Amino acid sequence: MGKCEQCIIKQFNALKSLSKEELVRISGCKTSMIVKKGDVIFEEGDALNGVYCVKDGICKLSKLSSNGKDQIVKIVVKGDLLGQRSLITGETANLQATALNDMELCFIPKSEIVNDLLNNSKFSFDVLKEMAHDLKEADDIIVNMAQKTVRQRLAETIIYIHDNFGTNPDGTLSVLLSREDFANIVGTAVESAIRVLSQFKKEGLITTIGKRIKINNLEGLKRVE
Amino acid sequence: MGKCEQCIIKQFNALKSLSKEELVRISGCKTSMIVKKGDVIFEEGDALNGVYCVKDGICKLSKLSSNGKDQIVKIVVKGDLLGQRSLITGETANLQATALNDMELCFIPKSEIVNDLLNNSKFSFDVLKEMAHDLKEADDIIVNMAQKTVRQRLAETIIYIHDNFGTNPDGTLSVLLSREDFANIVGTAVESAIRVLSQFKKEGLITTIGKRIKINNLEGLKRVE
DNA sequence: CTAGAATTATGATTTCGGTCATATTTCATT
DNA sequence: AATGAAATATGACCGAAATCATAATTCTAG
Repeated sequence: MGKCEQCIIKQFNALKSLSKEELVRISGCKTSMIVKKGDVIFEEGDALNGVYCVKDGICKLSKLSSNGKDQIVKIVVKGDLLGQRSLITGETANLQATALNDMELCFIPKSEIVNDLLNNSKFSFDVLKEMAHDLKEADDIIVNMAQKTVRQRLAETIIYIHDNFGTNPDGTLSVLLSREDFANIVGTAVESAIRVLSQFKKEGLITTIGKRIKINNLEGLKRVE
Repeated sequence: MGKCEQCIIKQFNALKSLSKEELVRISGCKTSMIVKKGDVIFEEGDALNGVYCVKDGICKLSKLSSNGKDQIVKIVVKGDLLGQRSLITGETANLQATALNDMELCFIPKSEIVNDLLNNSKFSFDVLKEMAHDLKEADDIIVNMAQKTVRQRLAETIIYIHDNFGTNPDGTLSVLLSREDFANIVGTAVESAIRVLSQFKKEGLITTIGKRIKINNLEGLKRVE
Protein backbone atom coordinates (compact mmCIF):
# COMPACT_ATOMS: atom_id res chain seq x y z
CA MET A 1 0.00 0.00 0.00
CA GLY A 2 1.31 3.45 -0.98
CA LYS A 3 2.42 5.95 1.61
CA CYS A 4 0.71 9.35 1.85
CA GLU A 5 3.95 11.15 2.60
CA GLN A 6 5.34 9.97 -0.73
CA CYS A 7 2.14 10.26 -2.74
CA ILE A 8 2.32 12.89 -5.45
CA ILE A 9 -1.48 13.22 -5.62
CA LYS A 10 -1.54 15.28 -2.43
CA GLN A 11 0.13 18.13 -4.32
CA PHE A 12 -3.23 18.83 -5.90
CA ASN A 13 -5.24 19.23 -2.71
CA ALA A 14 -5.14 20.52 0.83
CA LEU A 15 -3.32 17.44 2.13
CA LYS A 16 -0.10 19.02 0.88
CA SER A 17 -0.28 21.34 3.90
CA LEU A 18 0.01 18.52 6.39
CA SER A 19 3.34 17.90 8.05
CA LYS A 20 5.44 14.82 7.42
CA GLU A 21 4.36 13.42 10.79
CA GLU A 22 0.69 14.04 10.14
CA LEU A 23 0.96 12.34 6.75
CA VAL A 24 2.70 9.33 8.24
CA ARG A 25 -0.04 9.01 10.83
CA ILE A 26 -2.74 9.28 8.19
CA SER A 27 -0.93 6.83 6.00
CA GLY A 28 -1.18 4.31 8.79
CA CYS A 29 -4.95 4.42 9.00
CA LYS A 30 -6.05 5.16 5.46
CA THR A 31 -7.51 2.45 3.29
CA SER A 32 -7.13 2.25 -0.48
CA MET A 33 -10.02 1.14 -2.59
CA ILE A 34 -10.94 0.54 -6.20
CA VAL A 35 -14.39 1.42 -7.49
CA LYS A 36 -15.71 0.47 -10.89
CA LYS A 37 -17.33 2.75 -13.44
CA GLY A 38 -20.94 3.30 -12.46
CA ASP A 39 -20.41 2.34 -8.81
CA VAL A 40 -21.91 4.63 -6.20
CA ILE A 41 -19.27 5.76 -3.71
CA PHE A 42 -21.82 7.31 -1.39
CA GLU A 43 -25.37 8.49 -1.77
CA GLU A 44 -27.51 11.27 -0.36
CA GLY A 45 -28.22 10.66 3.29
CA ASP A 46 -25.20 8.44 3.91
CA ALA A 47 -23.18 9.20 7.00
CA LEU A 48 -19.64 9.68 5.74
CA ASN A 49 -17.11 8.92 8.38
CA GLY A 50 -14.15 10.25 6.50
CA VAL A 51 -12.93 11.84 3.30
CA TYR A 52 -11.76 10.31 0.06
CA CYS A 53 -8.68 11.40 -1.83
CA VAL A 54 -9.07 10.63 -5.53
CA LYS A 55 -5.87 8.92 -6.72
CA ASP A 56 -7.21 8.13 -10.17
CA GLY A 57 -10.40 8.39 -12.19
CA ILE A 58 -13.36 10.74 -12.26
CA CYS A 59 -16.70 10.88 -10.53
CA LYS A 60 -19.82 13.03 -10.54
CA LEU A 61 -21.56 14.61 -7.58
CA SER A 62 -25.28 14.69 -8.20
CA LYS A 63 -28.62 15.00 -6.50
CA LEU A 64 -31.86 13.31 -7.36
CA SER A 65 -34.64 15.83 -7.83
CA SER A 66 -38.27 15.17 -7.06
CA ASN A 67 -38.99 14.94 -10.80
CA GLY A 68 -36.74 11.88 -10.98
CA LYS A 69 -33.87 13.59 -12.74
CA ASP A 70 -30.34 13.48 -11.43
CA GLN A 71 -28.75 16.91 -11.43
CA ILE A 72 -24.95 16.86 -11.62
CA VAL A 73 -23.48 19.59 -9.43
CA LYS A 74 -19.75 18.97 -9.77
CA ILE A 75 -17.21 16.75 -11.49
CA VAL A 76 -14.49 15.48 -9.18
CA VAL A 77 -11.19 14.37 -10.73
CA LYS A 78 -7.86 12.85 -9.82
CA GLY A 79 -6.25 14.93 -7.10
CA ASP A 80 -9.49 16.24 -5.59
CA LEU A 81 -10.88 15.46 -2.18
CA LEU A 82 -14.36 14.00 -1.84
CA GLY A 83 -16.72 14.33 1.09
CA GLN A 84 -15.09 17.26 2.91
CA ARG A 85 -18.32 19.20 3.20
CA SER A 86 -20.14 16.50 5.11
CA LEU A 87 -17.06 15.91 7.24
CA ILE A 88 -17.06 19.54 8.33
CA THR A 89 -20.73 20.01 9.08
CA GLY A 90 -21.09 16.52 10.48
CA GLU A 91 -24.22 16.12 8.38
CA THR A 92 -25.02 13.20 6.16
CA ALA A 93 -24.09 13.51 2.49
CA ASN A 94 -26.14 16.01 0.52
CA LEU A 95 -25.06 14.59 -2.82
CA GLN A 96 -24.45 11.25 -4.42
CA ALA A 97 -20.98 10.39 -5.73
CA THR A 98 -20.88 8.05 -8.71
CA ALA A 99 -17.77 6.86 -10.53
CA LEU A 100 -17.63 7.83 -14.21
CA ASN A 101 -14.45 5.77 -14.68
CA ASP A 102 -12.79 3.01 -12.81
CA MET A 103 -11.35 4.87 -9.82
CA GLU A 104 -8.69 4.51 -7.20
CA LEU A 105 -9.49 6.17 -3.89
CA CYS A 106 -7.87 6.52 -0.51
CA PHE A 107 -10.25 6.74 2.41
CA ILE A 108 -9.10 8.70 5.45
CA PRO A 109 -11.21 8.21 8.58
CA LYS A 110 -12.84 11.25 10.12
CA SER A 111 -11.18 10.74 13.50
CA GLU A 112 -7.74 11.24 11.98
CA ILE A 113 -8.41 14.20 9.75
CA VAL A 114 -10.62 16.24 12.08
CA ASN A 115 -7.74 16.63 14.52
CA ASP A 116 -5.56 18.03 11.79
CA LEU A 117 -8.35 20.38 10.78
CA LEU A 118 -8.45 21.72 14.33
CA ASN A 119 -4.73 21.82 14.95
CA ASN A 120 -3.03 22.60 11.67
CA SER A 121 -4.28 26.01 10.64
CA LYS A 122 -2.44 25.98 7.32
CA PHE A 123 -4.32 22.81 6.45
CA SER A 124 -7.70 24.11 7.56
CA PHE A 125 -7.11 27.37 5.70
CA ASP A 126 -6.37 25.35 2.57
CA VAL A 127 -9.58 23.38 2.97
CA LEU A 128 -11.35 26.70 3.50
CA LYS A 129 -9.88 28.02 0.27
CA GLU A 130 -11.06 24.97 -1.67
CA MET A 131 -14.51 25.29 -0.17
CA ALA A 132 -14.59 29.01 -1.01
CA HIS A 133 -13.66 28.15 -4.58
CA ASP A 134 -16.41 25.54 -4.78
CA LEU A 135 -18.88 28.09 -3.43
CA LYS A 136 -17.91 30.61 -6.10
CA GLU A 137 -18.37 28.00 -8.80
CA ALA A 138 -21.73 27.00 -7.35
CA ASP A 139 -22.90 30.62 -7.29
CA ASP A 140 -21.89 31.03 -10.91
CA ILE A 141 -23.76 27.87 -11.86
CA ILE A 142 -26.89 29.21 -10.15
CA VAL A 143 -26.70 32.36 -12.26
CA ASN A 144 -26.16 30.36 -15.44
CA MET A 145 -29.01 27.96 -14.68
CA ALA A 146 -31.37 30.83 -14.01
CA GLN A 147 -30.42 33.16 -16.82
CA LYS A 148 -28.91 31.30 -19.75
CA THR A 149 -30.33 29.07 -22.43
CA VAL A 150 -29.61 25.36 -22.73
CA ARG A 151 -27.49 26.18 -25.76
CA GLN A 152 -25.32 28.61 -23.79
CA ARG A 153 -25.04 26.32 -20.78
CA LEU A 154 -24.00 23.39 -22.91
CA ALA A 155 -21.38 25.45 -24.73
CA GLU A 156 -20.00 26.63 -21.39
CA THR A 157 -19.97 23.11 -20.01
CA ILE A 158 -17.89 21.88 -22.93
CA ILE A 159 -15.49 24.79 -22.47
CA TYR A 160 -15.32 24.19 -18.72
CA ILE A 161 -14.41 20.54 -19.18
CA HIS A 162 -11.87 21.46 -21.84
CA ASP A 163 -10.22 24.14 -19.71
CA ASN A 164 -10.25 22.30 -16.40
CA PHE A 165 -9.72 18.68 -17.29
CA GLY A 166 -7.87 18.90 -20.61
CA THR A 167 -7.86 16.89 -23.81
CA ASN A 168 -6.58 13.59 -25.13
CA PRO A 169 -3.80 13.50 -27.76
CA ASP A 170 -6.45 13.48 -30.52
CA GLY A 171 -7.96 16.69 -29.15
CA THR A 172 -11.11 15.12 -27.70
CA LEU A 173 -12.15 16.03 -24.16
CA SER A 174 -10.34 13.77 -21.73
CA VAL A 175 -13.38 13.53 -19.48
CA LEU A 176 -15.77 11.22 -21.30
CA LEU A 177 -19.40 11.88 -20.49
CA SER A 178 -22.55 10.33 -21.88
CA ARG A 179 -25.14 12.57 -23.48
CA GLU A 180 -27.25 11.93 -20.40
CA ASP A 181 -24.45 13.22 -18.18
CA PHE A 182 -24.24 16.37 -20.28
CA ALA A 183 -28.00 16.77 -19.95
CA ASN A 184 -27.74 16.30 -16.19
CA ILE A 185 -25.00 18.91 -15.88
CA VAL A 186 -26.85 21.45 -18.00
CA GLY A 187 -30.19 20.62 -16.42
CA THR A 188 -32.09 19.69 -19.54
CA ALA A 189 -33.68 16.67 -21.21
CA VAL A 190 -31.35 14.15 -22.87
CA GLU A 191 -33.02 14.81 -26.22
CA SER A 192 -32.41 18.52 -25.91
CA ALA A 193 -28.74 18.03 -25.07
CA ILE A 194 -28.32 15.73 -28.08
CA ARG A 195 -30.15 18.17 -30.31
CA VAL A 196 -27.95 21.07 -29.27
CA LEU A 197 -24.77 19.00 -29.72
CA SER A 198 -25.95 18.07 -33.23
CA GLN A 199 -26.50 21.74 -33.90
CA PHE A 200 -22.98 22.57 -32.67
CA LYS A 201 -21.68 19.94 -35.08
CA LYS A 202 -23.59 21.43 -37.99
CA GLU A 203 -22.19 24.83 -37.13
CA GLY A 204 -18.66 23.43 -37.09
CA LEU A 205 -18.10 24.32 -33.44
CA ILE A 206 -17.37 20.74 -32.41
CA THR A 207 -16.72 17.34 -33.97
CA THR A 208 -17.80 14.07 -32.42
CA ILE A 209 -15.84 10.83 -32.62
CA GLY A 210 -18.25 8.27 -31.24
CA LYS A 211 -19.40 9.80 -28.00
CA ARG A 212 -16.15 11.74 -27.67
CA ILE A 213 -16.28 15.46 -28.30
CA LYS A 214 -13.62 17.64 -29.83
CA ILE A 215 -13.71 21.40 -29.87
CA ASN A 216 -13.14 22.78 -33.36
CA ASN A 217 -13.83 26.42 -32.74
CA LEU A 218 -13.28 27.50 -29.16
CA GLU A 219 -13.89 31.17 -29.91
CA GLY A 220 -17.13 30.30 -31.65
CA LEU A 221 -18.27 28.24 -28.67
CA LYS A 222 -17.49 31.13 -26.35
CA ARG A 223 -19.60 33.42 -28.50
CA VAL A 224 -22.65 31.13 -28.49
CA GLU A 225 -25.77 33.12 -27.76
CA MET B 1 -18.91 53.14 19.15
CA GLY B 2 -19.96 49.71 20.40
CA LYS B 3 -17.46 47.13 21.54
CA CYS B 4 -17.19 43.77 19.78
CA GLU B 5 -16.57 41.90 23.01
CA GLN B 6 -19.93 43.12 24.32
CA CYS B 7 -21.85 42.89 21.05
CA ILE B 8 -24.60 40.30 21.11
CA ILE B 9 -24.67 40.02 17.34
CA LYS B 10 -21.51 37.92 17.32
CA GLN B 11 -23.49 35.05 18.90
CA PHE B 12 -24.97 34.44 15.47
CA ASN B 13 -21.74 34.05 13.55
CA ALA B 14 -18.22 32.70 13.73
CA LEU B 15 -16.93 35.73 15.62
CA LYS B 16 -18.28 34.12 18.78
CA SER B 17 -15.30 31.76 18.66
CA LEU B 18 -12.77 34.54 19.05
CA SER B 19 -11.20 35.08 22.46
CA LYS B 20 -11.85 38.15 24.58
CA GLU B 21 -8.43 39.52 23.63
CA GLU B 22 -8.98 38.96 19.92
CA LEU B 23 -12.35 40.69 20.13
CA VAL B 24 -10.87 43.66 21.95
CA ARG B 25 -8.20 43.97 19.27
CA ILE B 26 -10.78 43.79 16.49
CA SER B 27 -12.97 46.24 18.30
CA GLY B 28 -10.14 48.74 18.16
CA CYS B 29 -9.82 48.68 14.39
CA LYS B 30 -13.34 48.00 13.18
CA THR B 31 -15.44 50.77 11.71
CA SER B 32 -19.20 51.02 12.00
CA MET B 33 -21.22 52.21 9.07
CA ILE B 34 -24.78 52.88 8.06
CA VAL B 35 -26.00 52.07 4.56
CA LYS B 36 -29.34 53.08 3.17
CA LYS B 37 -31.87 50.87 1.45
CA GLY B 38 -30.79 50.36 -2.15
CA ASP B 39 -27.15 51.24 -1.51
CA VAL B 40 -24.53 48.95 -2.98
CA ILE B 41 -22.13 47.75 -0.28
CA PHE B 42 -19.76 46.20 -2.80
CA GLU B 43 -20.06 45.10 -6.37
CA GLU B 44 -18.64 42.33 -8.52
CA GLY B 45 -14.96 42.90 -9.11
CA ASP B 46 -14.39 45.06 -6.04
CA ALA B 47 -11.36 44.22 -3.95
CA LEU B 48 -12.73 43.69 -0.44
CA ASN B 49 -10.16 44.36 2.17
CA GLY B 50 -12.13 43.02 5.06
CA VAL B 51 -15.40 41.46 6.15
CA TYR B 52 -18.65 43.02 7.26
CA CYS B 53 -20.64 41.92 10.24
CA VAL B 54 -24.32 42.73 9.78
CA LYS B 55 -25.58 44.41 12.96
CA ASP B 56 -28.96 45.28 11.54
CA GLY B 57 -30.88 45.11 8.29
CA ILE B 58 -30.93 42.80 5.30
CA CYS B 59 -29.11 42.68 1.99
CA LYS B 60 -29.06 40.60 -1.15
CA LEU B 61 -26.07 38.99 -2.84
CA SER B 62 -26.58 38.98 -6.57
CA LYS B 63 -24.78 38.70 -9.86
CA LEU B 64 -25.52 40.45 -13.10
CA SER B 65 -25.96 37.98 -15.94
CA SER B 66 -25.06 38.69 -19.54
CA ASN B 67 -28.77 39.01 -20.36
CA GLY B 68 -28.97 42.03 -18.09
CA LYS B 69 -30.84 40.31 -15.26
CA ASP B 70 -29.63 40.34 -11.71
CA GLN B 71 -29.74 36.88 -10.18
CA ILE B 72 -30.02 36.85 -6.38
CA VAL B 73 -27.93 34.07 -4.89
CA LYS B 74 -28.36 34.64 -1.17
CA ILE B 75 -30.14 36.84 1.36
CA VAL B 76 -27.88 38.03 4.17
CA VAL B 77 -29.50 39.12 7.43
CA LYS B 78 -28.67 40.56 10.82
CA GLY B 79 -26.03 38.42 12.47
CA ASP B 80 -24.45 37.13 9.27
CA LEU B 81 -20.99 37.88 7.98
CA LEU B 82 -20.54 39.39 4.54
CA GLY B 83 -17.54 39.07 2.26
CA GLN B 84 -15.80 36.08 3.89
CA ARG B 85 -15.47 34.19 0.64
CA SER B 86 -13.46 36.88 -1.08
CA LEU B 87 -11.41 37.39 2.06
CA ILE B 88 -10.37 33.75 2.03
CA THR B 89 -9.53 33.33 -1.62
CA GLY B 90 -8.07 36.80 -1.88
CA GLU B 91 -10.06 37.30 -5.06
CA THR B 92 -12.23 40.26 -5.88
CA ALA B 93 -15.91 39.98 -5.06
CA ASN B 94 -17.86 37.56 -7.21
CA LEU B 95 -21.21 39.00 -6.20
CA GLN B 96 -22.77 42.35 -5.58
CA ALA B 97 -24.17 43.17 -2.13
CA THR B 98 -27.13 45.55 -2.08
CA ALA B 99 -29.02 46.71 1.01
CA LEU B 100 -32.71 45.80 1.03
CA ASN B 101 -33.24 47.82 4.22
CA ASP B 102 -31.38 50.52 5.98
CA MET B 103 -28.47 48.62 7.47
CA GLU B 104 -25.91 48.89 10.20
CA LEU B 105 -22.61 47.19 9.45
CA CYS B 106 -19.28 46.75 11.17
CA PHE B 107 -16.30 46.54 8.87
CA ILE B 108 -13.33 44.50 10.08
CA PRO B 109 -10.12 44.99 8.07
CA LYS B 110 -8.58 41.97 6.42
CA SER B 111 -5.23 42.39 8.18
CA GLU B 112 -6.87 41.85 11.58
CA ILE B 113 -9.12 38.95 10.80
CA VAL B 114 -6.76 36.90 8.63
CA ASN B 115 -4.41 36.44 11.56
CA ASP B 116 -7.22 35.03 13.65
CA LEU B 117 -8.18 32.75 10.81
CA LEU B 118 -4.65 31.35 10.78
CA ASN B 119 -4.13 31.19 14.52
CA ASN B 120 -7.47 30.43 16.11
CA SER B 121 -8.50 27.05 14.78
CA LYS B 122 -11.87 27.11 16.53
CA PHE B 123 -12.66 30.32 14.67
CA SER B 124 -11.47 29.06 11.30
CA PHE B 125 -13.38 25.82 11.80
CA ASP B 126 -16.51 27.86 12.47
CA VAL B 127 -15.99 29.87 9.30
CA LEU B 128 -15.46 26.58 7.50
CA LYS B 129 -18.76 25.29 8.86
CA GLU B 130 -20.60 28.39 7.67
CA MET B 131 -19.01 28.09 4.25
CA ALA B 132 -19.91 24.40 4.10
CA HIS B 133 -23.49 25.29 4.95
CA ASP B 134 -23.57 27.95 2.22
CA LEU B 135 -22.19 25.42 -0.25
CA LYS B 136 -24.92 22.92 0.61
CA GLU B 137 -27.57 25.58 0.11
CA ALA B 138 -26.01 26.62 -3.20
CA ASP B 139 -25.96 23.00 -4.42
CA ASP B 140 -29.62 22.65 -3.52
CA ILE B 141 -30.46 25.84 -5.38
CA ILE B 142 -28.68 24.52 -8.47
CA VAL B 143 -30.85 21.41 -8.39
CA ASN B 144 -34.01 23.45 -7.93
CA MET B 145 -33.11 25.89 -10.71
CA ALA B 146 -32.42 23.05 -13.08
CA GLN B 147 -35.27 20.73 -12.26
CA LYS B 148 -38.22 22.62 -10.82
CA THR B 149 -40.85 24.91 -12.28
CA VAL B 150 -41.12 28.61 -11.50
CA ARG B 151 -44.21 27.79 -9.47
CA GLN B 152 -42.35 25.31 -7.29
CA ARG B 153 -39.32 27.54 -6.89
CA LEU B 154 -41.44 30.49 -5.85
CA ALA B 155 -43.35 28.40 -3.33
CA GLU B 156 -40.07 27.15 -1.88
CA THR B 157 -38.64 30.66 -1.75
CA ILE B 158 -41.60 31.88 0.27
CA ILE B 159 -41.26 28.92 2.62
CA TYR B 160 -37.50 29.46 2.92
CA ILE B 161 -37.93 33.11 3.89
CA HIS B 162 -40.68 32.18 6.32
CA ASP B 163 -38.63 29.44 7.99
CA ASN B 164 -35.29 31.25 8.07
CA PHE B 165 -36.18 34.87 8.66
CA GLY B 166 -39.52 34.65 10.41
CA THR B 167 -42.69 36.71 10.36
CA ASN B 168 -44.01 40.01 11.68
CA PRO B 169 -46.72 40.07 14.38
CA ASP B 170 -49.39 40.18 11.65
CA GLY B 171 -48.03 36.99 10.12
CA THR B 172 -46.47 38.61 7.04
CA LEU B 173 -42.92 37.65 6.07
CA SER B 174 -40.52 39.85 8.00
CA VAL B 175 -38.17 40.11 5.03
CA LEU B 176 -39.90 42.49 2.63
CA LEU B 177 -38.98 41.88 -0.98
CA SER B 178 -40.25 43.50 -4.15
CA ARG B 179 -41.81 41.34 -6.82
CA GLU B 180 -38.67 41.99 -8.82
CA ASP B 181 -36.54 40.59 -5.98
CA PHE B 182 -38.71 37.48 -5.90
CA ALA B 183 -38.28 37.14 -9.66
CA ASN B 184 -34.52 37.54 -9.28
CA ILE B 185 -34.31 34.88 -6.59
CA VAL B 186 -36.42 32.41 -8.55
CA GLY B 187 -34.75 33.27 -11.82
CA THR B 188 -37.79 34.30 -13.79
CA ALA B 189 -39.38 37.37 -15.33
CA VAL B 190 -41.07 39.88 -13.03
CA GLU B 191 -44.38 39.31 -14.80
CA SER B 192 -44.13 35.57 -14.26
CA ALA B 193 -43.39 35.98 -10.56
CA ILE B 194 -46.38 38.31 -10.18
CA ARG B 195 -48.61 35.94 -12.12
CA VAL B 196 -47.66 32.98 -9.93
CA LEU B 197 -48.17 35.00 -6.74
CA SER B 198 -51.64 35.99 -8.01
CA GLN B 199 -52.34 32.34 -8.63
CA PHE B 200 -51.21 31.43 -5.09
CA LYS B 201 -53.62 34.07 -3.81
CA LYS B 202 -56.50 32.65 -5.83
CA GLU B 203 -55.71 29.21 -4.47
CA GLY B 204 -55.74 30.54 -0.92
CA LEU B 205 -52.14 29.59 -0.27
CA ILE B 206 -51.08 33.15 0.55
CA THR B 207 -52.60 36.57 1.21
CA THR B 208 -50.98 39.83 0.25
CA ILE B 209 -51.20 43.02 2.25
CA GLY B 210 -49.74 45.62 -0.05
CA LYS B 211 -46.48 44.07 -1.14
CA ARG B 212 -46.26 42.05 2.07
CA ILE B 213 -46.92 38.35 1.84
CA LYS B 214 -48.56 36.15 4.43
CA ILE B 215 -48.65 32.38 4.26
CA ASN B 216 -52.17 31.05 4.72
CA ASN B 217 -51.57 27.41 3.99
CA LEU B 218 -48.03 26.27 4.61
CA GLU B 219 -48.80 22.62 3.91
CA GLY B 220 -50.45 23.57 0.64
CA LEU B 221 -47.41 25.62 -0.38
CA LYS B 222 -45.15 22.68 0.40
CA ARG B 223 -47.27 20.45 -1.81
CA VAL B 224 -47.15 22.82 -4.81
CA GLU B 225 -46.37 20.85 -7.96
C1' DC C 1 -21.21 -13.84 -33.46
C1' DT C 2 -25.66 -12.54 -32.36
C1' DA C 3 -29.80 -10.92 -29.69
C1' DG C 4 -31.28 -7.66 -26.72
C1' DA C 5 -30.32 -3.57 -24.22
C1' DA C 6 -28.63 0.86 -23.92
C1' DT C 7 -27.35 5.02 -26.08
C1' DT C 8 -27.63 8.32 -29.65
C1' DA C 9 -30.41 10.68 -32.96
C1' DT C 10 -34.34 13.12 -35.06
C1' DG C 11 -39.21 14.43 -35.81
C1' DA C 12 -43.95 16.02 -34.09
C1' DT C 13 -46.51 18.17 -30.65
C1' DT C 14 -47.34 20.51 -26.41
C1' DT C 15 -46.42 23.52 -22.63
C1' DC C 16 -44.16 26.59 -19.62
C1' DG C 17 -42.56 30.76 -19.25
C1' DG C 18 -40.59 35.00 -21.68
C1' DT C 19 -41.64 39.25 -24.09
C1' DC C 20 -44.48 42.98 -25.32
C1' DA C 21 -48.40 45.86 -24.45
C1' DT C 22 -51.22 48.23 -21.39
C1' DA C 23 -53.77 49.22 -17.15
C1' DT C 24 -53.87 50.19 -12.36
C1' DT C 25 -52.04 51.05 -8.02
C1' DT C 26 -48.56 52.82 -4.96
C1' DC C 27 -44.87 55.84 -3.92
C1' DA C 28 -41.86 59.83 -3.91
C1' DT C 29 -41.06 64.70 -4.56
C1' DT C 30 -42.10 69.20 -5.28
C1' DA D 1 -52.45 67.91 -2.72
C1' DA D 2 -50.72 67.04 -7.36
C1' DT D 3 -47.85 64.98 -10.75
C1' DG D 4 -44.79 61.91 -12.55
C1' DA D 5 -42.31 57.73 -11.74
C1' DA D 6 -42.06 53.20 -10.15
C1' DA D 7 -44.16 48.92 -8.89
C1' DT D 8 -47.88 45.76 -9.43
C1' DA D 9 -51.11 43.44 -12.29
C1' DT D 10 -53.18 41.11 -16.36
C1' DG D 11 -53.80 39.81 -21.24
C1' DA D 12 -51.99 38.28 -25.90
C1' DC D 13 -48.62 36.08 -28.30
C1' DC D 14 -44.40 33.64 -29.24
C1' DG D 15 -40.43 30.71 -28.64
C1' DA D 16 -37.33 27.53 -26.13
C1' DA D 17 -37.37 23.36 -24.46
C1' DA D 18 -40.10 19.22 -22.53
C1' DT D 19 -42.48 15.20 -23.82
C1' DC D 20 -43.70 11.48 -26.72
C1' DA D 21 -42.65 8.57 -30.56
C1' DT D 22 -39.61 6.08 -33.32
C1' DA D 23 -35.31 5.03 -35.73
C1' DA D 24 -30.47 4.10 -35.98
C1' DT D 25 -26.36 3.04 -33.90
C1' DT D 26 -23.35 1.18 -30.36
C1' DC D 27 -22.51 -1.82 -26.41
C1' DT D 28 -22.76 -5.90 -23.83
C1' DA D 29 -23.51 -10.55 -22.36
C1' DG D 30 -24.39 -15.12 -23.46
